[in-house]
Amino acid sequence: MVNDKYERLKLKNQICFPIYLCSKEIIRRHNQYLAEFNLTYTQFIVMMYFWEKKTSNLKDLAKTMMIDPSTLTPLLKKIEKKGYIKRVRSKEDERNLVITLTESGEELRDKVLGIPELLKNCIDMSDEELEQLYVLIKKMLLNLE
Amino acid sequence: MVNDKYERLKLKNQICFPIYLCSKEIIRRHNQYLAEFNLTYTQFIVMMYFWEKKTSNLKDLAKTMMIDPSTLTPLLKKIEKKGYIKRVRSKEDERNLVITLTESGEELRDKVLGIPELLKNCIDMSDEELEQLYVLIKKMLLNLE
DNA sequence: TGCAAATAGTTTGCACACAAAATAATATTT
DNA sequence: AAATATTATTTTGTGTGCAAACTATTTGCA
Repeated sequence: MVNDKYERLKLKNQICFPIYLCSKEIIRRHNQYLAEFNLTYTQFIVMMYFWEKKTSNLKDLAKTMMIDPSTLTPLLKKIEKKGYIKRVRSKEDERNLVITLTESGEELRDKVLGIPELLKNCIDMSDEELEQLYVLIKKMLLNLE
Repeated sequence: MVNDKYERLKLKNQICFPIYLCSKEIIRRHNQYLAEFNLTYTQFIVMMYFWEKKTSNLKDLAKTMMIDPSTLTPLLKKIEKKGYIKRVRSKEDERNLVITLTESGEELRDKVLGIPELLKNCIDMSDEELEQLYVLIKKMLLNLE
């Protein structure tokens, strides 16, 4: 039944479905490994951003990370409560929220250093395969946004 | 600074991050297209399952779709409320929840027939690229579970 | 037979995720 | 300068998503 008009609606023909599943598994695995540090996957990647950037504002963070500001507001408050960042309104323009990495946040970096390695071991694919996948996913992402 | 000990923690070196973003965009796009049918992406893929299977139980559905039963319980109730499925306890073994596609659920299939096409146009990649991506993502998924 | 173990679903609690509306501050227009 | 528009963030509402605890039913074995 190759010419079944419903062919395209079948799960096995969906490219989106396994990507969605893969993402969920990635998050689940990360959350398992991050539990001992009292972090979630989303909090973890936001911390990655600040480990590289030290200081930013919500708008830039939201844009770079492609996370909705309304998702970030409560998430950043949680991270702040843990002491890893500071949230302060900008003096020049009080609409802007300036977010800064704290000493404690800096220190966290060393503690979670091994996480990407752990995930890489789970994924268990060659560097070449990962590179191919990276290129293709990036292309799809670029087209989707 | 290639030998920076933090190299692996950088966002640009994460394979997981773009997959997570891609999945979110896929869901967001689907939700846009599905809004007029009063469906969400998760509800949509669950319906795909029933369009192929007609009848199943929660356990098999959860396993095939890799969605937690505790996520499915309220989700199925919502779909039932829309009239697309029926939820009934099995007579033989009352622990089992038998879920069946309704007439109305069957009819929905024709209405959303165009959705995968819409997504494919967004994604805008060659069949060869999609096939490569499919193989790689499936491999990663297999290793992750 | 009778009760512990296993099984299938549901509930609870917490954490995203985003659209839409609301709020607050700044910039622009008249 | 006041009214209006724009910008940045927050709040609200709804919908996943999963771990852990709970409930009900059935199975298995002593």
